[in-house]
Amino acid sequence: MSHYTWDYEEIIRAAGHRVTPQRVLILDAVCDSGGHTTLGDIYARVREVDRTIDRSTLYRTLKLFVELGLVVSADTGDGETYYEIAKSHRHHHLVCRQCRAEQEIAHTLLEGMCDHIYRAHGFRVETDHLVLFGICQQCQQDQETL
Amino acid sequence: MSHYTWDYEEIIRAAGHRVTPQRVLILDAVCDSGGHTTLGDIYARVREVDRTIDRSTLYRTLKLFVELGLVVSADTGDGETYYEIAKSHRHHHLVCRQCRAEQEIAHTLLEGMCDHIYRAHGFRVETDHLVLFGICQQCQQDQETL
DNA sequence: TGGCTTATAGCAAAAATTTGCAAGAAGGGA
DNA sequence: TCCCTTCTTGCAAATTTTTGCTATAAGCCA
Repeated sequence: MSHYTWDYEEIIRAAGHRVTPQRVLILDAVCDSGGHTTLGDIYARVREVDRTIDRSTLYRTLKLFVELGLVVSADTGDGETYYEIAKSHRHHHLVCRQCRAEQEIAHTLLEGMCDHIYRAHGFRVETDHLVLFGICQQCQQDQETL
Repeated sequence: MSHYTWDYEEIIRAAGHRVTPQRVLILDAVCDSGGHTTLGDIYARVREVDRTIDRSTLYRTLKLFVELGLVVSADTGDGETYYEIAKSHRHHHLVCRQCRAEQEIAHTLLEGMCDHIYRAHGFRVETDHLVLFGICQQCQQDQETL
């Protein structure tokens, strides 16, 4: 999915921020890389187009995009933070503690929990990109056969 | 709750690590501060007792404790990472995007979700300290009355 | 208890991330 | 279209976090 299909400019402006070439470029880069990307990767892509862009700009912009919900960030536990374009369908990730494998899961699986929390605490959960840790099916089986 | 009540030494050793005075000191510090603490706070506490302890040791130790499950860490979105002693009851946090208020919720509320995920993907979720973002009851009401 | 093996601590240097600031540019209004 | 306000940028410097290295000490075994 390309960000050209949604009005990200409007989202940026509505929040009182300006649409600058640097911001467009960075959003492009996150988009083009598809799936999870790291800051270093985004930086490399951006620099290919504009050599003058500074790392601080990248840090600030990424932070802004996450705040605005344009980009989703997640720390999968290996020290690096991953970034990903927010897709229209909310999704989450499972990360295996053993083999580090990742898989995407539908938001549907979390809806029941959100309801429970709302009923119990009146709190409206809006987390749209969760990373859950645990043990994947494969690793469980491997363990049993030991 | 004090860590004296559980055999943290055994946990450290069982994982093939050594129990050093620095590690005990750091675990003490996390424990004593009760609730969420920051790295800076832990450092200050530790330094009161042992002036020679280095920041790198603190970083490495905290990382180790999180891996071992002795300490639980969470990034509540304001840039700082919080640390907390892993309690016997699994619990999670709700953080309001608007007013930044935090509240603790029982693990029970997540059990249904864990089941769903297990049935759908065979993945056993083990995350024992989740931070969920959203809007708290108070802020929702404030918004309505605007 | 004494000796041996090897994980760990502290130091220093490197790498990553954040921040202050002045010049430049986005967007609104005349 | 031009001007004005103020958000943004790139730079440099500060701050935070990680890493490589060597001496030290934890824990095992005789």
